Amino acid sequence: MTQPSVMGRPRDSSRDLAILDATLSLLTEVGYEQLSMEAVAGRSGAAKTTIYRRYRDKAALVAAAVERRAPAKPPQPAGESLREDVHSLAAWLARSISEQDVGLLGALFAGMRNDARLAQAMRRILRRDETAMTDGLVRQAAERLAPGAATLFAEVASAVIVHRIVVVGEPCDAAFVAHLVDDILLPLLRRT
Amino acid sequence: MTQPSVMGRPRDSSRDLAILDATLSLLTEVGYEQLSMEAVAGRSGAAKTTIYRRYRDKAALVAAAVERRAPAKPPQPAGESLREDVHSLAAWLARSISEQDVGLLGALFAGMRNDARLAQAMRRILRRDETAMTDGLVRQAAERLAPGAATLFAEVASAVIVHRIVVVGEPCDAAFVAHLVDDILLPLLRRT
Amino acid sequence: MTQPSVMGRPRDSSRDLAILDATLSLLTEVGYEQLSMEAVAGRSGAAKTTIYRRYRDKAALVAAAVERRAPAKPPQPAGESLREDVHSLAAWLARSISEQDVGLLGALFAGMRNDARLAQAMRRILRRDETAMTDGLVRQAAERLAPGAATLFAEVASAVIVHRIVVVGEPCDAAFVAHLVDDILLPLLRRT
Amino acid sequence: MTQPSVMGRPRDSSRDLAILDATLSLLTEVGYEQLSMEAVAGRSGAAKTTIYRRYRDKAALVAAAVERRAPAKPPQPAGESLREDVHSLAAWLARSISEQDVGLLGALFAGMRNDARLAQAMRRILRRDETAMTDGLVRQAAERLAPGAATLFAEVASAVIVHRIVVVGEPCDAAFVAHLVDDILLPLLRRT
DNA sequence: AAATAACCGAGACGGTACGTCAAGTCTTGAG
DNA sequence: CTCAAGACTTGACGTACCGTCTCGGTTATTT
Repeated sequence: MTQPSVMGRPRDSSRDLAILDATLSLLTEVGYEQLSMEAVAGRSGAAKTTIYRRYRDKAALVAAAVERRAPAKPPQPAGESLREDVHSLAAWLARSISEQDVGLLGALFAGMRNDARLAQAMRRILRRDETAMTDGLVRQAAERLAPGAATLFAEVASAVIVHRIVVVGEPCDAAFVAHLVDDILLPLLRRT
Repeated sequence: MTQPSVMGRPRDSSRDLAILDATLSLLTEVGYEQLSMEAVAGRSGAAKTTIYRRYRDKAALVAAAVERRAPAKPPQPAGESLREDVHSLAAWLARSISEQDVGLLGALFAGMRNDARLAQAMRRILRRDETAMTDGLVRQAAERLAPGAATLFAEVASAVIVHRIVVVGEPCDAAFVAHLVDDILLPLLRRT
Repeated sequence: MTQPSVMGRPRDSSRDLAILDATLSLLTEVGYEQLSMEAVAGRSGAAKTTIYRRYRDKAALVAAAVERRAPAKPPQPAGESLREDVHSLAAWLARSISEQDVGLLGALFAGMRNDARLAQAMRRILRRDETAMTDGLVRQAAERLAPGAATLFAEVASAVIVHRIVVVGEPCDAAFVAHLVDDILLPLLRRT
Repeated sequence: MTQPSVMGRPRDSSRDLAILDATLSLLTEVGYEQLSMEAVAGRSGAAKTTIYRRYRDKAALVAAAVERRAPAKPPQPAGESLREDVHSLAAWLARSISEQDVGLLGALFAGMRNDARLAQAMRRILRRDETAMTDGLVRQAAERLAPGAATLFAEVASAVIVHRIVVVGEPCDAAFVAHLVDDILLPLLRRT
């Protein structure tokens, strides 16, 4: 008398890894729209059935693949100066968003209409970094910041970075990060 | 003895309108990914051939449809106070971006990899509003603004608005616009 | 450890029947040129992909459909008289060729250039009847026939019948069969 | 007071030639089915309109193209011997039918269902040679022939030749013509 | 000398069908 | 119950021709 869920052959967890790895690499290579389940099956060596047993459809698969990425802890602020702390955070955030590629953001947009759950999931992922990030900043330099500064940082920094990548279409290089920190973030955070 | 380029039956411009109208309405209704050429043909009453004669593929069609939208002139600043000018501009921008629906933004994201021309076109469109907008602001209140304030406004305002709609997933209501103006834009613009 | 060739879901043989039946009936109704794969798919209830998985193109499909027809055994000669035997064979052949409709013969002609395999298949079919037929005739009345009479019968009889149907464009009625037997076949076969 | 048909610019007869020439050459090259009106227009340098003004559709065009061929008078029988006369006629007929290519016969088959007039026209063409041919034979050797021999010759000879080309799929070489004459035609014609 | 009328090239137009691709479901045989 | 393999329905893709329809412009005849 066992639970029905442990009957039969257990799922092969190596299949999970193979599937998500294949999904992530294909996502980076060809983007969301051009990503085909058949290609994922081919590259991962899994049958389409095996994929669909785990994920309801393409959107769910992509959401899971993105979610699985290493959480990429934000750097702890060294505390030497506010500018340095903000700069290292902004640089980390820019790198982190850039890496997860446009195709991934496309998934968010494309999937929002059809699958509110996917949209929710991807929003959670995109914002997870922000909340994790602001904690450290606040603990380190609470007295030097305006009230609500942490929230503002999360809101403005990622907004401007995403805008830079997607709308402007240029990379977040060192000059841009400096501009972001000196012209936008610090002026906002310092004020009372 | 005429140029060969003016020979043959000229294109029926009413077809252009019908096709682009159908494209825009379908784009709003079902989004970029679910938009099918067959549906555009059906709704516009044009044959698929007629569409493909004009646009190489779906990306090109969507780019053209979006480009055709009325430029939507920004409001001229009344000049009563800096806050009111900035607020009216921000409200107009929020409304303007919200209206052109997520499916349209999705087109930008999803199409960027496959069609650099689409990406370019949509970037141009998203930014056209910005540049048109800042001129009035600068002329009206140049002495009250920090140098480079107009550029900063365009960059930060639309970034935060897009972020709000897409990533946060909540509407740009009056409270949000007020927050945007008072907590972000004015502090940035006012500094010397 | 099984052969890779027996893996996967086997083809549904009921689909084969449905497809070939639909093809044959449409072939009879509208002819080869007007026969569309879409119509075959519709009538057979099979998806177009299912048809294309089995047959490379229209020519191959038609070849298979024609090949599948029941072999239609020729009547055994009763042996009462040479004339009666030849007459019953000729009548059977005329009926057999007439039934398989002009569209089918058109497939042979029209498809020959594009698909040598189709041509081969249809030739085999048109001639299969002939060879099967002559055996009985020879066994029954070998001593009364000229040498090589069986081959001659097959060659001339079907040639004249096909010519009658296609070039002359008139039916192979009783009078024509009598003419064929009395004026052409018997004079040729009887000679020593 | 003139007929309305002579008003306006008269048709350019050089267009007729160009169109029919292009049709015939394409017919030989690619066959009836693969023959496209667009290709005829391209090769002939005529506009599609110009073709459709003259011929209702593809079938009518092909019929006209075939009809235009030089009638190719059959050789007058030299009268030296019946065998030689029959042989020269059969050889000429075989050559004549072979030349007008399979695609042309395909046109007959394919067009019959859709256009009875085309079928009629092509039958007339295929049989024109026969009737023209038998006259000479009869005048030359009437007393040596069975009654109705000329008709029989026309019927059987072209039937066996067409059958050879289309169904058997082998060329009408010298050996075949000899076989046709000695084993089939002469035995039939000589008998009373 | 105009006006008229049919012609011609070019090519856009609404269609129909093509053959291909991918999505998501279903069916086998083996583990 | 899982897995790999692969057949299945569905639906859209982008292409090729079909036969029709403007266009601008060219001959001829008719007024």
